Amino acid sequence: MMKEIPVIQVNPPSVSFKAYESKFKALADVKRLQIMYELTQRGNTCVCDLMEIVEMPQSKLSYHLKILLDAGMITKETRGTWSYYEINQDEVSRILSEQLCCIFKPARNDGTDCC
Amino acid sequence: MMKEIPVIQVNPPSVSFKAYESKFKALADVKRLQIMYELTQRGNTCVCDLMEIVEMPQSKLSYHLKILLDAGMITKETRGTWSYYEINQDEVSRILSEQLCCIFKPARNDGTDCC
DNA sequence: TTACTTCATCAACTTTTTTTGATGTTTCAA
DNA sequence: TTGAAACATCAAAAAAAGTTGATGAAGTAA
Repeated sequence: MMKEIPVIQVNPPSVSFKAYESKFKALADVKRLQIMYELTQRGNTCVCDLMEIVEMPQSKLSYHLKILLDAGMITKETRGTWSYYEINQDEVSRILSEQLCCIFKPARNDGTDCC
Repeated sequence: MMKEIPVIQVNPPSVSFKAYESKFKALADVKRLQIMYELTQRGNTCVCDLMEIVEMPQSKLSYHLKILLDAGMITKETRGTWSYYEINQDEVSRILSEQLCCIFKPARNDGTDCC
């Protein structure tokens, strides 16, 4: 059997995949996807509320929030002793398909789903 | 300081995040992103050629190809003793943004980039 | 048949990620 | 002040993922 030898000469990728690796790593965990989903549904949420919602011990939740924060998938705002986290809609849209974005997109006021 | 207590009652997500976890895991590695990129540029490519392109020992490459295959990001076709792998464009489009899809989209015939 | 090529898989090992409970920091209220 | 609440961070342990070299299966060609 003969083998077709490829003759194409490709250029190195113009983007660094390293940056995407950390973003996909952040998304590569059901717990973190759930956190993102809940933040989307509830909007600005503090850690203590999130703890009850996702049923996670505080230090564990903090660990996962940091990973999402460092990857730029969520944002953080401190008010007093409380930390409020929120979805970074822009970043999510930059990475994920419309269809998937939809899962991490705030519900409409009229209660209908966005897709 | 008073704390705002959330009163929203959310429904459980209608999608299982488990399936997305494995897809994002597959994408969460520079080596695998490079493999996907090369497969996009070259189209159908056999393992022995890919080995040279990505400069990886055979067993290591096989390991990473399997992860991408299991996640549905690429497809496989066996001809004789050769295995040819290809990007699964549909799945990539289903997951990634237009902008990112672009990186994993075959170049146009006229040589211009797609974005 | 025999020898060779391609590629998948395996087991042992290394590295990275995640979990856990404890401790530290900051803020606020009594 | 003192005490308590919210949260980040740490170090040790556990779990998961990746690497390596060897072996095995399946096809091909002599």
